[in-house]
Amino acid sequence: MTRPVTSAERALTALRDLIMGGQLAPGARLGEVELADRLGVSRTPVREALSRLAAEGLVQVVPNRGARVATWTVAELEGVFDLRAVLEPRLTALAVPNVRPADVDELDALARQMLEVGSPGPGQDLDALVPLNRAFHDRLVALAGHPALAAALAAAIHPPIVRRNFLTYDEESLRRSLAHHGEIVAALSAGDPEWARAVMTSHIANARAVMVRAARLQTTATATPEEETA
Amino acid sequence: MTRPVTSAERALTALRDLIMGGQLAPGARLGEVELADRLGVSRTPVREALSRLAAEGLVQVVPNRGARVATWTVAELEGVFDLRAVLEPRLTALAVPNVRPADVDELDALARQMLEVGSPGPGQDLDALVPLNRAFHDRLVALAGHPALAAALAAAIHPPIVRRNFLTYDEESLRRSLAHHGEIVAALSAGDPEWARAVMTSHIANARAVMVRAARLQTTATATPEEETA
DNA sequence: CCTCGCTCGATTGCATGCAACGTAGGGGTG
DNA sequence: CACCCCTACGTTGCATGCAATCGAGCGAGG
Repeated sequence: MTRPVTSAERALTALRDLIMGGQLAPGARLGEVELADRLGVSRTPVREALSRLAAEGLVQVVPNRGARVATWTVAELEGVFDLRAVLEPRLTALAVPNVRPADVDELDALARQMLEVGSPGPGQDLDALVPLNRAFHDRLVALAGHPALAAALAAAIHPPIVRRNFLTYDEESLRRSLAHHGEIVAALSAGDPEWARAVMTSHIANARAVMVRAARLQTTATATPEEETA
Repeated sequence: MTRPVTSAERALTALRDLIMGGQLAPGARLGEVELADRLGVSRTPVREALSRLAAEGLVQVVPNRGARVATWTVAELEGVFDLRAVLEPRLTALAVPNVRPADVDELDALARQMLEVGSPGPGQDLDALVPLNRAFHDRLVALAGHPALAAALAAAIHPPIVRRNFLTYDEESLRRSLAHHGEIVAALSAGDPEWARAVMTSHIANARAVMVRAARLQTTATATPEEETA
């Protein structure tokens, strides 16, 4: 979207990417000076970024005790997907009347790209899926033209970090997920809100099953969320 | 809840109250030095507060051009109530199994107080309704035990500013609204999630009608959102 | 040996100073 | 007369310094 011009915004997006990308594990300490050095700015923009990330729910800040990457329980994760299961299908249905042919083409291109880099084989690149998936869903959010719903979704989704999604998908679930994207495009193209809603419902349910299973495994595997920074 | 201890938090809540209370009209300019003087702190905590309020959607910040109180259109306001109509009934139903007798008593007390200060007559004090109403709904949110839903709701509700709610209620709608609170308590006490959900749905629909009408009148009355600060 | 209190180091919170950007007004030119 | 540029002011963005707070480690007392 808009290129970050201020240092604070760069720090914000950089930190967000670092967290969403897994370089900063949940529970990891976020020292201001360390981050400032790492990002090549002073503490002020770092503080601002941390503040805003705290508002988004990605980090937890305790006064005089610093910031840590937010953690979440399996129950919270399930709650997030419950919510997505309510909001995203609605949003998708809302998008239908606003979709123009150019939008269909764009979404179709994204879906095809995801199919390309996501399909098993030599060209598989799961890391490339993350931005594509995000672009796809963001596009849908924009097409829905419903700022309040967008804000609610953003607030709900951020915490759980969607990143490990594609790294934890088993082959069958991933294939389903990729197929859903294409089917959503088809429903939009056909102008059928109920179809679109139904596919998105399936899409979220599928993702929910994968994520919850992965979270269960993770929490049982790593007893204590240690101070991993790298 | 937790008393704000840092200057930034005080500035945050002070600014939020100023905006929600109507002292800072939508579109009003928010100069850092002016606010700093007004709140008796330096610009740094003010900047932090503005940043977080921007993340909440209460103010809009444009780099190098300062912050203004966020404005919203009637369509956005309607969107917010659409969303509340989906989320709050669910939330209320979720709260039902978690409600303990003490909670019922507490909510009942709030509902009765609101009835007291809200009923027409010599003791009517509409300004007192705002914190009571907020306490009531916050209590419900807490009882639902669904952090993601709470976050989504908070993100969605903040922008439209609930304040003028009670100042714009006509007598009949206000009576209905106050009655709803009591009925919600009854539904919770009876342990009937469907009842609770239904009442909350009505509650939001009623509020929606009032707010949208008020917003229509307001926007047609004030052509341009002038630089009102007081 | 365990517990409590204290001091020191490290980190955060805030204020202030300086540089950069944006805006408004006036003068000059086409 | 209209338009453009250019200068000056006000404001924001960021860096840095200093005071306050927190936590760890150590020593004394029970």
